[in-house]
This record gives sequence, C-alpha cells and structure tokens, in this order.
Amino acid sequence: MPYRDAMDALGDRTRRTIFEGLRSGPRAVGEIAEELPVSRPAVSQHLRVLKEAGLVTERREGTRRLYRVDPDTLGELRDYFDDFWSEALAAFKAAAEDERRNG
Amino acid sequence: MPYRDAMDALGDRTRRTIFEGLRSGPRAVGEIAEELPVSRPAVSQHLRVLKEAGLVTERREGTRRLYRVDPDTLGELRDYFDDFWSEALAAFKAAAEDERRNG
DNA sequence: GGCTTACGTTAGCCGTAACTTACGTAAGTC
DNA sequence: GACTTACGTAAGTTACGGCTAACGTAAGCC
Repeated sequence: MPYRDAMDALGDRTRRTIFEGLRSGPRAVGEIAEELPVSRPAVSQHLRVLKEAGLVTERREGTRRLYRVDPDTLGELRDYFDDFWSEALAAFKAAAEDERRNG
Repeated sequence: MPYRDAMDALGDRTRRTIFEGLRSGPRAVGEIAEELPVSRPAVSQHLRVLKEAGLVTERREGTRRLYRVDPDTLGELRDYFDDFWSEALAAFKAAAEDERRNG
C-alpha cells in the first residue's frame, strides 16, 4: 500500500507546500527553496522523503536536479479517497435511514 | 482551507487507522482502543485531533460517545486530490509532448 | 447515596523528525 | 587545472507530538 507512505509524507505542511508547488510542472531544488522560509538542505531532505514515498521523481539536468510529481502514486491517493468517500457516504446514508425508521 | 488540517491529522498512522475504522459506521472509543496497540486515552486524544480537523463528529449515547466520519470534510479531501491529479497529469502530458517535439 | 462504566483531561516522559551549519561532490565554464 | 554552480549528506540541536499513568466527571444501575 504505497498510499500509506504517501500520506505519512504529506502530513508535514512544508512538504505538502513543496509537493503542491510541483503540480504545474518540474522544478529545481534551489527554485523551490527560494520561495520557502527554510534552507535549501531542508528542502533537499523533504524531497528525499517525497521521493521515497513515490510522490515525486528526479531527473538530472546539468548541475541541477529537476523534481516532478509522479502521477501514478498521486492517482492511487486519489482512488483511495474516492473509495473512502463512497463507502463512508453509503454508511452515513444507511445510518440516517435507520434513524428515520426506528426513531 | 479545512483540508489542510485534515491532511495534518491523517499524517499519523495510528490516527489514519482509527479514521479508516470508522468508514463503515460509527463506533465508541473503547471499541476502537481494543483493536489497537495503544491505550484508550491515546485513542481519545487522536479522536480529538480528528474532530478538530473536521474529519469526525461526536454523538453522546448514555455513557458512551459514538464517533463517525464527517462526509463533508472527506469530500473536500477527495476533491483536493481529484483536482491535484488532473492538474498534475495535464502538466505531465504537456511536458512529455514538449520532449517528444524538441528532443 | 454508592458503585460501575465509559469517557475526557492533565502532567510528564521520551523518541522522532525538522531544521541549520558545515562539508563533500559532480557538472559546467574559463 | 581552477573556479563556480547546484546539489546531496552528515552532525548536532531543538522542538514537537504521541504515549502512559493518574485523576476528574457525567450517566446509568442497584
């Protein structure tokens, strides 16, 4: 269940901000760090966690390293919440129906 | 943006397990704690965090307290990842197309 | 009233993880 | 080769959060 590692990774606000910044396309580490209140090494560490969670992939380009969103893992995460929502809503409606009938 | 608090809350594995256990219907605190390797007070604390994040609601029933999933916040979370996935996939395809054309 | 059940809350401990500073390194430029 | 750029990594500190033990409390039962 890779989505579990992904959820662990996205629990951190800084990491989530970094990840959200990659939604529109790949970016380099230094670029990301400039817009954040943390140092570049900190961003580097966060990117490693995101990478190990399967949320991003890395590509070297000269001295730079471009990180981008991995759509596969993101898709799994989407499916996870999609299923969760469907199931929870069904249970919620069933409970409301029971309450209506029985009081 | 309530989904932000929700993501913070679901970053913890124990809390996520508790939340997933509620997908099929409401349950009491003691019931949940019995199936987990942590104490009941620990579960109680986790439920408070989930409640503050808007992920669950509470209802008293005698001496017990029943917790259930709040489908609204869960729905926001689902939409968040749905939009994220769509946007990231579009960016991914556009980048792949560029690479195909330009080399 | 006294007892039990099923909770929430507080205090305090302890492990983890996020952060910075300092250093090492591969790729490009001259 | 010397220098710069853009990184990753290692070491060390600090702060946060998850946990338990102990206590307080409201509801039901006798």
